[in-house]
Amino acid sequence: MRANDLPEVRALPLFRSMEPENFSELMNAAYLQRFPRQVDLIFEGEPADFLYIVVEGCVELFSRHAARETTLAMVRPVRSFILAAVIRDAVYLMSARTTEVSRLLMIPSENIRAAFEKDAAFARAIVTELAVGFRTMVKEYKALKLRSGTERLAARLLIQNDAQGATGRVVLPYDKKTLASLLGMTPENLSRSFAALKKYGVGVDGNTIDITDIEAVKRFCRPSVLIDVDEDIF
Amino acid sequence: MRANDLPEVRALPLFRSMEPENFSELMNAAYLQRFPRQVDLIFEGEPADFLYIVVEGCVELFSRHAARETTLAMVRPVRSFILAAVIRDAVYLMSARTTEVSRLLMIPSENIRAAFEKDAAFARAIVTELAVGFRTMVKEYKALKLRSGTERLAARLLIQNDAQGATGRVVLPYDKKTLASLLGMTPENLSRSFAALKKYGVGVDGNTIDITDIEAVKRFCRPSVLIDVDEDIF
DNA sequence: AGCAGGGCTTGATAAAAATCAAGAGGACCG
DNA sequence: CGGTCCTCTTGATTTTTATCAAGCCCTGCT
Repeated sequence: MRANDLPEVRALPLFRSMEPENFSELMNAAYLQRFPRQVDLIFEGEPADFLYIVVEGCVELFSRHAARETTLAMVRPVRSFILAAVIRDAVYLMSARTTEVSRLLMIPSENIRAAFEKDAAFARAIVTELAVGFRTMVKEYKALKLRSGTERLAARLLIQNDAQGATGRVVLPYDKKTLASLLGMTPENLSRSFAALKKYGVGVDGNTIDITDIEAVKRFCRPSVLIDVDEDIF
Repeated sequence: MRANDLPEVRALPLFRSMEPENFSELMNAAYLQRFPRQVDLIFEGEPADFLYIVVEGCVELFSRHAARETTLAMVRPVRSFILAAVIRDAVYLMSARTTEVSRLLMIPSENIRAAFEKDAAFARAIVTELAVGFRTMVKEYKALKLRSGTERLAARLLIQNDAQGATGRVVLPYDKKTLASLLGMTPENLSRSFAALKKYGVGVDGNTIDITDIEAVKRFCRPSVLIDVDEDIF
């Protein structure tokens, strides 16, 4: 199953400025595939054969080590993942699995690297994507080293609030177990962190969170453009 | 003070494949400067005006947030740092200071970006550098989320051992306070972690560490090519 | 309806890490 | 030489986080 006409993919910062014929060529080599939920897509340690793009659904990037597991990122449409491994022609550092029924575009690594050599605009876009990805990772790393678990939760709620229209009401985009792993804590401690934020005006009802006193939450976690990831890459 | 003839800089992966005239142009715009130890070079949040290259000495990259501070990386000759900020024309996400008397090459950001547009080989090298930097950050992030403090110390000792000739004797390249911050722990806990590694055959005498039973240490921290950084960059 | 399982919360306890405090040993300096 | 500062270590204590255990509630299924 192939797909030439995916305007959302063409509109991605990564592909937006490519020469039309180069883009077509890439798409002709690509596979558009449907996956059920909870399907393992890649395992860390395997060679990077494809660049993936989430066209529909949701993908969880995670890693395991010595009986421990942690979620590294959630990828939603329309975004690519594991570009760095493809560029380096190296093994994946993260595993990936779908968390919902998903449609994924898979572009063979060799074609990405060939297009990179041929198309200067594409090369520029890749540089931007990698630089943004690097800076995003630095921010996550800083957050983990400089903030407590509860502070990380508070900061993420503020980011989500802005992303969802700054209404003071946030709907969590995935279940709390995943959120806990993403924040680097256990589900039990996520519950306790929510409880601890009650005194700053944070109310929880299932997966909808109400923040009545934004300023109090800000005073608690000190949001910063140097740590908090700007949701929208470019 | 300018410097055209720095063979070590020319030999860097970043500049190695550049057209000679483009490299000369870059170097003509660059400043080679000496700094005493403990000099603040850049502050996170400032616009990225220069790409830095450590020609001699040592630079600590660190970050502060709400009365907390953490070391993010130590940069030794001959390596560049904060490339991503320069490429993005964004603010620095890390602060930097010298930890020894150092000689640094400072290349104005505009010149880097101009050379990137003009020189395809340079563009390729930048892509590689960013991809490697990204993957290194991912590894550090995974280590922090998946390993305990003592395990991170053990893994780092094994890496250092390999880097220093696999003799079983490691000399710490910076003081323990810095090492602790790099590992994401307090100096007190670093001491206790060293004490905890004694039962795996790790002896400490000042800043020289002797590992008598490499296998025991490996069994304890489970080194992995998917976590342990091979090259310290950025 | 009745039951099983999963997601989430809460409490009790244990482990890990940070903080506070004190002191040993070295380097540097007047 | 004595004093001071700094690094590092060790002990005691507190805080933070993880683990273990139990129970609630909702969903899905038979």
